[in-house]
Amino acid sequence: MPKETFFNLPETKRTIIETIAIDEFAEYGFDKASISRMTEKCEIAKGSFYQYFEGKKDLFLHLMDLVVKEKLKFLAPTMENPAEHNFFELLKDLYISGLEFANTHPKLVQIGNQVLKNKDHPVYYEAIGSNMSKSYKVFDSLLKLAISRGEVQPDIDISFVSYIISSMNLATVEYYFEVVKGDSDKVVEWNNDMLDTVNLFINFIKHGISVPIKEVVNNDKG
Amino acid sequence: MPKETFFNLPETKRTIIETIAIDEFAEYGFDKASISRMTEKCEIAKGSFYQYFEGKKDLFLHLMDLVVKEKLKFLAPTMENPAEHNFFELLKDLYISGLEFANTHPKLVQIGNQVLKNKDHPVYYEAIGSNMSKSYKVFDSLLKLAISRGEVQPDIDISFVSYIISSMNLATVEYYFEVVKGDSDKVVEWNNDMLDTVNLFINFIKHGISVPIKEVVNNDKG
DNA sequence: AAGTCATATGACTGCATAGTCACATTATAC
DNA sequence: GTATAATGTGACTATGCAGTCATATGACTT
Repeated sequence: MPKETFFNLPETKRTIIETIAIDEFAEYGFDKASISRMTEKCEIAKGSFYQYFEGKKDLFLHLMDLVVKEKLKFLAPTMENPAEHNFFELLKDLYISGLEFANTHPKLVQIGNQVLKNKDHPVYYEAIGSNMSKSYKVFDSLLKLAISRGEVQPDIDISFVSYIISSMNLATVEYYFEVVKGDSDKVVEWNNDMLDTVNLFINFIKHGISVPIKEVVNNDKG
Repeated sequence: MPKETFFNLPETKRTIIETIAIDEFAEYGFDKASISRMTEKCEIAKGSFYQYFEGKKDLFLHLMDLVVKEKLKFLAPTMENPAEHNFFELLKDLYISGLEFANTHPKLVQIGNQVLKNKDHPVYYEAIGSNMSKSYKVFDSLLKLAISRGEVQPDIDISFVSYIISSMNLATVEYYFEVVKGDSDKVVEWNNDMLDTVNLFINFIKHGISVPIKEVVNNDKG
């Protein structure tokens, strides 16, 4: 946790520090990010930094808090009453909000993924433990509900599907930015390409890719 | 590329260096891995290292070569005549060999994934460019074949499915080690849990999770 | 044995960083 | 206006690293 001094700062100064820190971590990654370079960019003294934070990790975890808070803003409307909608509609909304979040805050996503993807890194468990984690548990109950409604096959392995669905959320974002959009830096508005991407994933999750074996079809004209 | 001097080394010494380097990268990651520490562990002089390699990146890319070579050994039997088998059987074999590889060479997989997962890292493109890359292109033609055989739905987005199938290969390995096996360090023989894991993924890819909408079924007793 | 080439060595230079601390500056209280 | 607390400062220390180079050692040749 940042020290009290940091939270006593005028909001503008705090925001400058956070913004520059986000840039630094996005550009260099956690390991190569440098406190010295950051304080120079911020035009604050090295010593001041240590008045605000315990060290690099402390700062980074604070940024992760921001990521989660911001992400929740995007997620909130979707998750307000999850039981009211069809499971796949809910999933679609979820992926859409993930994509919208990534589109408006690409750097936050970038530093978030640094952690999310690097289970071997020492910071991983601290970041996950204090923040994210167990997002897959939400899916557990949603899946059970969906099964009882006849929307999802009853014989699936629920924890496996929860896992898949979580990881597909990231995959959607990645696929859009790397394949569809092409990872250029220009920011674009929400568009149909994004919706198409989400639909690709949802359809895949729904139906897979094999040709269904038809049940005994009795077509009188046959 | 390592210098000639390195390849002139007696094989035992070369292997020691490679093994210790793999340990170093697996433990600390690329950024934090230290040449000084490695040379100490190897009991070779710092100067000697620079007789063998241009620097850290050179060494790392050499290790990536080893990863790819070793992985190909596991893949080769499966890919010998890919057109002879049903698409999903081939895919299953592919995932199985991926899992077998990860099981016998966990550290190689670890350092391989460091790169594969970090598209932002400066080393990424060099490692990909010289080595892996375009594995998804193999799937393109296989998928077309599978469609023509009526094994796969004809209206899929081929490049999308190639992408998914590639990323599911990694996901299978991750799921097995993190969820099924529990990521303990003990090495185990090939077992049924691994096969079950692969089957979970293959079934998911085949059928998705939604309850199929039945075609007009005319069951006389209905 | 002398000469030549390949390899080994580790002290040394130079650089970037983390983190500290005695002191300066500003805000707040009385 | 003076005292006290909070915050700002940047030179300084200590650490660790990459990469070099003059020199030593060994191996092979004639």
